[in-house]
Amino acid sequence: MKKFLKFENVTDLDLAQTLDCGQSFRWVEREDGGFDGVAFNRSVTVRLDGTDLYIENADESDRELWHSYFDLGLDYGKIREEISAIHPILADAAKYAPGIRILRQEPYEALCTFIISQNNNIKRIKGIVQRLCEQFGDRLPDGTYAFPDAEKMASLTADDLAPLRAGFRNRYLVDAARKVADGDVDLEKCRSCDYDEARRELMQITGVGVKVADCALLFGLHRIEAFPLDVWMKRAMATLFPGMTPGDFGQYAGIAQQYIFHYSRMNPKLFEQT
DNA sequence: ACCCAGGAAATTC
DNA sequence: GAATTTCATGGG
Repeated sequence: MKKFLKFENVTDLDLAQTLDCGQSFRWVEREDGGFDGVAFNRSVTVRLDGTDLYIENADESDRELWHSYFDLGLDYGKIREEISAIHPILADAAKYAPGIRILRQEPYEALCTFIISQNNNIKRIKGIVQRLCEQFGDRLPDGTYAFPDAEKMASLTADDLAPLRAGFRNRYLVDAARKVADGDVDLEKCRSCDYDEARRELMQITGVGVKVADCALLFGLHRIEAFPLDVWMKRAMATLFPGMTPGDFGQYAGIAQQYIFHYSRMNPKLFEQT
């Protein structure tokens, strides 16, 4: 008898759009359309059947956890309508992938994965993250691996991380782990404190600049006003939204950002000079 | 061989 | 201070 959680009347969610759009790096699509992944030291399979969302192998006591993870308390349809008024191309981008949601990932995992993301590509990021979990994360009953916590990684050296083949990012990961484990960087404080202060807090870590800080804030601490500017977004801003700044996208800028990022990545022809 | 990838640190000008 | 180079690794 397999246990599962069921959420009914789930709208504005597409698993592929949400789990494979570059905000999370640990979900793998199955042949049957579900996704296998690990979060919060729990290994689950996620499946969407119409508007019924199933979290397989999850306990009933974790209902609130997964409800939060998929951000089911937020009305994305309403938000999409609201931000679509800001700019017609943003409306196109939102309509292009209306099933994107901003996950509430674990803060430390988001921080680490976006440290790894710098000057890197999504495919290779996934490989490095997978090796990080297999090498240093706790083995779960089904043979998958949890994301290693800061205390565990703080006990390592950059050389210990060599098998990840993450190159120069190894020492950044160690610095992040040590500062989080020692309390020099307070991730939980960054949920609620002033945005610029949160940025400064994270940027104490070597290897964390404005962009990585913004990604950790958006994807790990659910600061949906964050608007990370990577190479894709800089191109998109210059080409599709000339003259506009992140501040022009309002309180849901982070959601707008993700629509634009995905839209741009799926339509690279938009940026080919003719 | 060269260029790029969800950047940031180190160095140079 | 602002602009450029370097940093590992892998794919195209």
